[in-house]
Amino acid sequence: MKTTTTGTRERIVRATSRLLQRQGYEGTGIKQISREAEATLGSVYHFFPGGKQELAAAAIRHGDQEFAELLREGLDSAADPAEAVTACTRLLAEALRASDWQDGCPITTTALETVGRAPVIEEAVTAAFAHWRAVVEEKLHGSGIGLTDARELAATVINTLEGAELAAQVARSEEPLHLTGRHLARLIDTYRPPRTAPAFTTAAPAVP
Amino acid sequence: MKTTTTGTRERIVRATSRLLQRQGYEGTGIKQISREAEATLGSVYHFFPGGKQELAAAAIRHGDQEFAELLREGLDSAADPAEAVTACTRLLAEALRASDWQDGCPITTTALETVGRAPVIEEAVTAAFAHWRAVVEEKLHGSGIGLTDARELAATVINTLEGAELAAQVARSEEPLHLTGRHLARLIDTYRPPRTAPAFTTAAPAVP
DNA sequence: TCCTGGATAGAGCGTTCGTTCTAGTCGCCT
DNA sequence: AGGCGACTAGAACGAACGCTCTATCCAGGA
Repeated sequence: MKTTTTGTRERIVRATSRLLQRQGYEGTGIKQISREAEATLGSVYHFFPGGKQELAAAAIRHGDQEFAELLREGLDSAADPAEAVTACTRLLAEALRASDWQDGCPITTTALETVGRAPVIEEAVTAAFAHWRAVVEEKLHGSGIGLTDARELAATVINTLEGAELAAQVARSEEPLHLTGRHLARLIDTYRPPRTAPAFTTAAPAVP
Repeated sequence: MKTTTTGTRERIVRATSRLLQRQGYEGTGIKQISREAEATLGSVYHFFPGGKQELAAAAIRHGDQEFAELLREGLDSAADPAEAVTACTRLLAEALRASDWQDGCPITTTALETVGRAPVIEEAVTAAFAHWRAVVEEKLHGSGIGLTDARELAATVINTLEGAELAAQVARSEEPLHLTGRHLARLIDTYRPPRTAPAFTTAAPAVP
C-alpha cells in the first residue's frame, strides 16, 4: 500500500514542480500534470483534494528542498565563504545551460503569479525563501562573519541569485550568473576579518 | 482621427501593462483587458492583429519606459553613485508599498512565463533589460568608475533590484529593498577612486 | 470467502479562453 | 452627395480550463 501510494503521489508532485518551473502556475493545467505524471485525474484529486492550489503548494515545497540541496552542495565545496557562493553560481549556471535555459528557479514564476491571491501557495513560498536564507546564513556565520552581517548578506545572496538566474535565462547565457558570483564574492570579502581582506582589483580601462 | 486612435490604443496598452504586472501573462485574458481599457474586443484586435503576444510585447515596451523613468529619477537625485542607487531602492520600496505590494517589476512575471516560447515578447524583454542596464551604466561611468566596471556593476544592480523586489513583494515589506540598497552601495564603493574610499563598518556583534 | 476502503479511471459539468467574423458607425476627402 | 477607410461593436466558434462524480479495481483483515 505504501509503495504504490507514495509512488503515485511523488510522481504527481515531481511533475507539477517541473511544469510550474517551466510554464508557471496559470500556464500549467491539471490535466497536463496528470498526463505527465502518468496518473489519472481521479488520483490527482484523491491525493490533493484542495485542487490546484494545494498541488502547487506541495510542488513549491518540493522545489524548496531541491534548490536547498543545490545550495548546500555549492556551499560545502569550499571553506571560504566567497568561493562557496561563486560555486553556487557555477552550479546554477551549469544546470541552467544543461536544461537549454529552461529550468530557472523552481518557484519564482509561480510565486510572482500568485503573490497576494493564493495564501496556501504564498506560505510555501515564504518558507522556501526563509529556508534558503538560513542555509546561506549558516555558512557565512560559520566562516567568521558576525551574526547580523551574515543574516543580511544571506538575504542579499539569495535575492541576487534570483535576479541573476532570471537574467541568465532571458539572455540564454551563463555570464550573468558568473558575474554575480564575482560581485557577491567581492561584497562578502568586505565583511571578512580585516587582516585577511584582499586588495581589490579594478578592471583595466578599455584601450581604444 | 489621430486623437481617438492613439487614445484607445494607449488605453489598451496601459491596461495590459498593469494587468500583466499584477497577474502575469497567462493569468490575464484579452476580454479582461478590453473591459479594463473600456475598449471593445474589435478595437483590441484592430490595433493588435498579432493577438495576445503582440499586445503583451507592446505592454512590455511600455513597462520598459516606465521603469527606466523611475530609475533615472532615482539616479539623478544624488551625485554619488552609491547614494543614487539607494535612492532607486527607496523609490521602488515606496511604490511597492503604495500599491499594497501588488506592483512589482512590470515585466518580470511575463518574462518568466514566456521565456523560450514567445519570441516577440522575449525580444521586448531583452531590450528592456538592456535599456535599464545602460541607464545605470551611464550613471556609474559618469561618476568616475571605469567603463568595464561600470557595465558589469550595472548588470548586477539591475539583477539585484529584480531579486529584491520579488523578495519585498513576497514578504510584504520594504526591508529587502532597503537592505539591497545598502549592500549595492557598499559594493559600488569598492570600485571608487581609491583616495575617496570610506572605511567599512561592520554590524556590532549581537550581545547575548 | 467476503468485505472494505484506499486508489484508479475517465466521462461530463459549466465556464472561460483566444480568436474570427460580420455588421454598423463615424469623420474626412473628392 | 457620396463613398471610403478607420474604428467600434459584440455574437459565435472550438478548445481547454478546474473540478465533480460515479464506477471499478484490488490488496489485506475478519
